[in-house]
Amino acid sequence: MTQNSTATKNRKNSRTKTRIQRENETRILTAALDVFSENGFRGATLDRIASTASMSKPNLLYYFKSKEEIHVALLTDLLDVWLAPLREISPQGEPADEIGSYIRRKLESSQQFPRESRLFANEMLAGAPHIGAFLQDELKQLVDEKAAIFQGWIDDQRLAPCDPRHLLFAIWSTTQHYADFSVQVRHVLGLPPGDVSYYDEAARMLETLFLGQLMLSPAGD
Amino acid sequence: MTQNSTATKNRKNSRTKTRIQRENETRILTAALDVFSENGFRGATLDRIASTASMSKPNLLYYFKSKEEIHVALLTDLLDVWLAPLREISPQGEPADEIGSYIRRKLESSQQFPRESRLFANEMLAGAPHIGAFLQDELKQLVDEKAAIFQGWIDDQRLAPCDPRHLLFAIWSTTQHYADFSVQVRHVLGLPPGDVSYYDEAARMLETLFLGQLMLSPAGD
DNA sequence: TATCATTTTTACCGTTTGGTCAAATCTCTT
DNA sequence: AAGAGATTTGACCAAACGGTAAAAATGATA
Repeated sequence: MTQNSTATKNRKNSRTKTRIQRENETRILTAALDVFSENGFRGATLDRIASTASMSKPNLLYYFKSKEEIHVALLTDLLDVWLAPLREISPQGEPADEIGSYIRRKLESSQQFPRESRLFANEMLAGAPHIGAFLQDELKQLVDEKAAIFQGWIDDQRLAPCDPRHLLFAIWSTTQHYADFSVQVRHVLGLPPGDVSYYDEAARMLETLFLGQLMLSPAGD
Repeated sequence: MTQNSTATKNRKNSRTKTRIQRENETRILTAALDVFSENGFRGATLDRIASTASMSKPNLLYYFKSKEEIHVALLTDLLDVWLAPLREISPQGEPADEIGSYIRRKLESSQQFPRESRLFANEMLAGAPHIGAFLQDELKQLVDEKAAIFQGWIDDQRLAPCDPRHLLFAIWSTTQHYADFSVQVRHVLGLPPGDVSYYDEAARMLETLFLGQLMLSPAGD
């Protein structure tokens, strides 16, 4: 047998990936995102993921060793997406600009990645069994950092006195709500299943809420 | 056989319930709430519910015909709890009072019934397969009604111009977040598992957000 | 205490689940 | 076209799943 040019043969655990490998892995992850985000980890089945991916179950397990491995792969990708908008908040800008654009980024993220948002929500509801460490470490650290920025603005009287972490919670919940509870939003607004036209109005609402003033004094301004 | 005093013998489908019957039904529903609210409908199993209720599976199925029947029973109870705070909003009061106390009621409901909140959230994430009709009918109607009240306040310039339905979404999401994402909240705040001491600060935050003014003008007031 | 309805248990059933294995097929390179 | 590695398939497995049937145990009542 002639020596292969690279150290190891082109195995799956090697760095180089086949065209088919890349294609099928993304097909599987896409299908798994659909299934996990709707039913959670325990509610999802490999059969369902396989059939959604138009693939036999053993074939699916050729690319991922277990159900858990698929889930971990999805969560890992997810966390980057989740953190990205938060990272961009800068102490240099005006509070209204920084918070305003953070809200816009989060809302855009909800619109663009609703299944990822629901995957995250499912993980939370289940008690974060797979990403508890991430929440305690990376997320907490980043939140502490950004909360300090908010606190600086509060000290400078450019932001109302409030707990910065809870301000972040409010931003997370309101923006993610449009992805996680989209069924409810659509039903209440009387929109058909695929319709996501409510995002414009949502953006206006959140701008009024976070940047403007919701309550008007009864005596007029 | 002597005629029984009441029309039918004291069967399960009769109106009168045994002591044991009442006890066991509540035991089952309590256990089921724990399991369904963590794992959703598909992720929950009868075995798990039965063992949580310290009861054999066939015994459990003696009281509820199927997994679905338990779920329906829970959802039915839930919807009353969910709607109650909304019903109380009155067109007579001041906007700040009405909205303020609505937020307080919702937040209290989150604190008091976190599992119910998560049950609801799980149902939403799954696409509301069991309560879609409720959302379209009862909820939509009630929201339309309350949105009209808000719109009246906006017309009177007592409330900033905004879409009343989206204002409700914002209230729902921020208040329910503390129940649904309590794991994340606790991890970020560095609190131990059972601790729910963050509700006080949450109430203050939401008051500032919805009733006060978050952004302060740089030039001073 | 005898009686009868209610409650609980034991032993199941068919299906679905996550996962394995070896054989068969395909794809790429030479 | 042939060989080697990559991919796919079908047959299978043990455990968990939702649910059933009938017998055994318990409880209430007369």
